[in-house]
Amino acid sequence: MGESLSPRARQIVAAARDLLESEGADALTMRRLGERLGIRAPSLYKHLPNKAALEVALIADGFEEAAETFDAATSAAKEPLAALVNAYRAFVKRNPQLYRLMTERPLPRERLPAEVEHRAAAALVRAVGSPERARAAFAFIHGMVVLELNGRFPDDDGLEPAWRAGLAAFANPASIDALRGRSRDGAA
Amino acid sequence: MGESLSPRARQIVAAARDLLESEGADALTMRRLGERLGIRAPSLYKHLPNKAALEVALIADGFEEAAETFDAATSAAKEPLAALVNAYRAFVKRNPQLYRLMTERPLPRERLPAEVEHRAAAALVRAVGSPERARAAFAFIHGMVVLELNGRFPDDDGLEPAWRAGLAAFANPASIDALRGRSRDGAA
DNA sequence: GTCTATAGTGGGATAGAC
DNA sequence: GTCTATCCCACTATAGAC
Repeated sequence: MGESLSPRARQIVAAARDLLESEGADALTMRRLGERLGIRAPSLYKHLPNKAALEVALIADGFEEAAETFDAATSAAKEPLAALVNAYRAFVKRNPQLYRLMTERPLPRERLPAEVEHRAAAALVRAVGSPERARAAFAFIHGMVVLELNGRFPDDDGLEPAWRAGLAAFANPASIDALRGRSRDGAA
Repeated sequence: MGESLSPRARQIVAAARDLLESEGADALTMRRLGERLGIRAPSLYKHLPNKAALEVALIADGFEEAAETFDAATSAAKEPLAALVNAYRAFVKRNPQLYRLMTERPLPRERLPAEVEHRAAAALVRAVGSPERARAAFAFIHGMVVLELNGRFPDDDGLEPAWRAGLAAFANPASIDALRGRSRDGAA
């Protein structure tokens, strides 16, 4: 993945990420990217074959970072789902435009490093216990962050209660008991 | 809303919707739209001030239709939440690109008919009983449909179980309200 | 590795004739 | 209400010199 890029290409991808986050997806053009780097747009093509490759690199980096932070947040957590949600929200808050890029279109899976998507999802499956519950929980989490990102919850006051409601709904029984301060032993 | 548009403008918006759904957002250009109607692009500006107005009209129509179908589906339903989810999924399946247009960016609320957004959301609030539960359920539903739309659930086999898991989670007040009002590090 | 020059495409929008 | 002609913009990408 990113390791297959030259050092100069890595610099370009880093600049692209800055540009993306600071000015949005529409501003991510080869001209503007060249500007940021103090070179002309055509020079970029000596380091990256085309713009699609640049976007793939951004997406791949995003998944790798997400997977790492999710793993780190949940590995030793007493409440893995809550910890994951915190890490997830933090990632989106740090990288809102990148998150959009990662999720708004079908993934170019064949051009991404193998397993990068699966690794990012693994922490969630671990946290909720089963793939179908993970899918449902993922939908809730993704829905919450994109709706917030898109200003679909005008009154931010209602946000935290909604997160609590969803967390409680998707926590497995043992987790609910843990949150209540009960023993897990009796959980089915 | 749409009623403030001339009949010809209404025809244009209808053609735009066809174009949007059949070829995607990138194909929705004034030139291509003119093609569909058998006229030149500049002629469109006699009926609509600019492209943004066209998109606003599309979004407004989408919300009106959604509100109507959601109302119709839930008004006499024994299981309002399940009925709403069915209607919601059907709307997205019929209008995937329009749904994207309606949800992927911050809403130009000041340019939409008043209450149109609220009306579309009202059925869900009725179905789940409280605004915060509605928000959480909305996030789940929206997350599910966009992730499906974006091919994020590669194996479609897992889709229906995920819907069932989510529905069950949000239909069970006990699980949702378990932590209601309680501050959690995982949520707050 | 960067440059200039440029091709090629496509977009939104306006002016003014008919 | 539609046309032609046109402007101005921006983009990706290539060729070839340095």
